[in-house]
Amino acid sequence: MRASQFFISTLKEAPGEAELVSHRLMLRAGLIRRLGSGLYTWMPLGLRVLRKVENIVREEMDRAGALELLMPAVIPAELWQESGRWDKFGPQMLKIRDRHERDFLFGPTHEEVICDVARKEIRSYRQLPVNWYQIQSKFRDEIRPRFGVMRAREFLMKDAYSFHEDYASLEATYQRMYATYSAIFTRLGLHFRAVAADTGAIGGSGSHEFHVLADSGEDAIAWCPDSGYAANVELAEALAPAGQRAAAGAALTRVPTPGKTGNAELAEFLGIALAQTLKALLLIDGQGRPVLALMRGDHQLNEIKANKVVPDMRLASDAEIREHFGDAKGYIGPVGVDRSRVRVIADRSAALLADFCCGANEAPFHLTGVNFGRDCPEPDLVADLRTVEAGDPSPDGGGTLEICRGIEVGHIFQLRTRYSEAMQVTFLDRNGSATPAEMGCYGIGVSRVVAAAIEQNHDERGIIFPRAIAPFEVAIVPMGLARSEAVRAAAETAYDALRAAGFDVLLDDRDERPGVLLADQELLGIPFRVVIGERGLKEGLVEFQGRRDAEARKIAPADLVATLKAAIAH
RNA sequence: CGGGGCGUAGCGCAGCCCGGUAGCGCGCCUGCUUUGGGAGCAGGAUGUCGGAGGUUCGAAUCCUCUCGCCCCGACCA
Repeated sequence: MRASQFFISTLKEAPGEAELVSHRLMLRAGLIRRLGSGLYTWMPLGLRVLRKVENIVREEMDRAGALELLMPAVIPAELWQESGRWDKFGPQMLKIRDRHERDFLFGPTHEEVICDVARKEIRSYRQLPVNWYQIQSKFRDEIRPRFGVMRAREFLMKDAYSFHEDYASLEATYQRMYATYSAIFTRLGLHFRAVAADTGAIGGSGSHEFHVLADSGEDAIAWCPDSGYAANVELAEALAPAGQRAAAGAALTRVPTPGKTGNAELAEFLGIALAQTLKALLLIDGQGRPVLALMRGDHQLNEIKANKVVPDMRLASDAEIREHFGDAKGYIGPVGVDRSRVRVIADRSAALLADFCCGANEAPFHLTGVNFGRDCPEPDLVADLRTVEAGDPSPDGGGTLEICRGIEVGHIFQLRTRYSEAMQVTFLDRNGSATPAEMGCYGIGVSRVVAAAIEQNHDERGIIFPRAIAPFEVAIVPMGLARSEAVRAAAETAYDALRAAGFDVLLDDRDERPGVLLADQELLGIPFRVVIGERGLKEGLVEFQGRRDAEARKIAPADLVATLKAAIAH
C-alpha cells in the first residue's frame, strides 16, 4: 500500500477525553475516531488491525472444528423473556421498538438465539456435538463506557456456543477451546494468562478467563509461579491459616480511641499488629436483613465471595448502620450484638484470632483482649470472605501467590443445561428419550484485543504492534522521495521486492519532511522500517530497523527480504 | 446511579472571578525558501463561545434550566 493512496491521519496531541495509553495512542495514530460515548468508527488503518485479529481468531476456530454462522444483531424480546433474561440483564440491554410497537433488543450476547437455532435443528444425538460461532458487533449499554474501544458500548466479539449429548463431550470441547484460545493469543503475539474465573451473570459451572497482562488492566489475577495455579482474585480461595486458635490470655479491656476508626490508625495508636485487630462490616442481605461480617484488620472483604454466602448482599448505608448500631459507626464489633437480629459471619482468618481488638459498639471505644466463646458467641458462620494477597499460600498447596493485573480478552464457560432447559433445547438420546443438551460458550473481545495489545506493547513514541496484527508489517520511509530520483527508484524497488516476498508493506510516499515520516511510523507501531536516503545510497546501503531496536542496521538493498525474514524468525 | 470535572476554530488551550463585541499554539489553504527527527518567512480561511431561557444599554463572562463528554466507584468481552 502506498501512503499517498491510503488515509493516514495522525495527531500530535491526543484529545483530552482519552486517559488510558492505548486509547490515546489509538486516537493519535488515527486508528479510531469517536462518534459518541462508547461508540467508535474504525478508520481504515485501525480496521486493518481489527481484521487481522479477526482473521486469526477465525482461522483458529475453524481449525478447532467450529463452524461460523451469523445471527441477527437485533433480537425479538420474546426469546429473552423465555430465558428470563429480559428483566435480569435489564439496563445493560439496548431495547428497540419497531413500527408495530414490538419489543426488540440489540444483542449483548446470543445464547437465546443460538438456542433457538439449536432447538429447531438438533433432533438427535447423532447431530452432536456442534460448535457454532460468529464474529459480530454486540451492544451493551455499559454503566460507564471508558478507555475507548477497551470498554465500548458497541464492540466486536467472537462468540461461540457448543451443544453436547453429555458432560464428557462438553468437557472435551471445553478443553479444545481452552487450547484454541491459547493458540489464538499466542499467534496474536500477546503475553497472556488463562485463569480460573467466576461465572458472573452468564451462569454455569466451569469457567476460565484469558487475560492480556498489563499493569493498567482492570482485573487482578492471583497466580502461583511454582504450581501454575492462576485465578481471578474474585475467585481465588484464601486458605485458612494453619493451626488452632490460641487460648485466651488477655483480659477484656475497654479503651478510649477517639478518632481512631480505621484499623491501621487504631493499630498504630494502640501499638499492636494490624493483624491483631478485627474489622466489622455491616452487610445487608437480599431481604434487607443485617449481617455483620468480621475480617482481620489487614484483610479486604471480597464482595463476590460475600455474595455467595449472603445472597444479593450490599454494604450497609450510614443510615442502616445507625439503625442497627446507633451512633457507633467506626466502632462496631461483635461483642454484645443481639444475635437474634444480626447474623454474624467471619472470615476464616478472623475466626482464628484470639486476644484481638475490635470496636466496642460504643463511640469512641475499642475493646482489647477479646475472645470468641468467652466475650462473644462464636460466629454463626465461618467462610472464605477475603481477597487473597501477594504472599498468601496458593490454594492448590503448591507455593506462594503473586498478584498481577490483566485485561480480560476471552472467557470460556461450561453452561451445562442452564439455557438448554429454559429454552427447551432437547434431543433424542441413544435411548430415545428427550434430553436437554449440555452447552458451552466461548467469547473473545476482538476489538478489545486491539486495545489490549497496544496497552501491553507501546513506548513513549507510540504503538509497537506485534507483527501478526500490525496494520503493515514493514514501512519503507524514503528521505526526500520527491527530490531524488535515486531515492524514488530504490524505494520502488524495495517496495516491489518486499511485496513480491509476500509482506504487507507500506510505502510512505507522502510529501512530508523526514521528521514527520519517521515520527508517524513510530506512532503507528509498524514493526519494521526501511529508511532509504541519498546519504545511504551513496554507499549502496539502506537502513533496516525493528521498532524495538535502538539503532538501525545498514544493509544492501538486495539483502532486504532476507534481512526481514531473519529478523522475523529471530 | 453516587462522587468529581469539562464543554470557546479540526486538535490542545487562554479569556470567565471583575460583563464592553473572541485570542494563543498546532493543524489547514496559497507562495517562496528549506529537506535525515514533527521546518522558516509572508499572506489567508475557520467560531450560532454545547443548547434554551433570563438579568442588562450590552453576556463567552452573571442567574436558571437543559444536553453532551471525561475521570473515580459497583458490571463485563
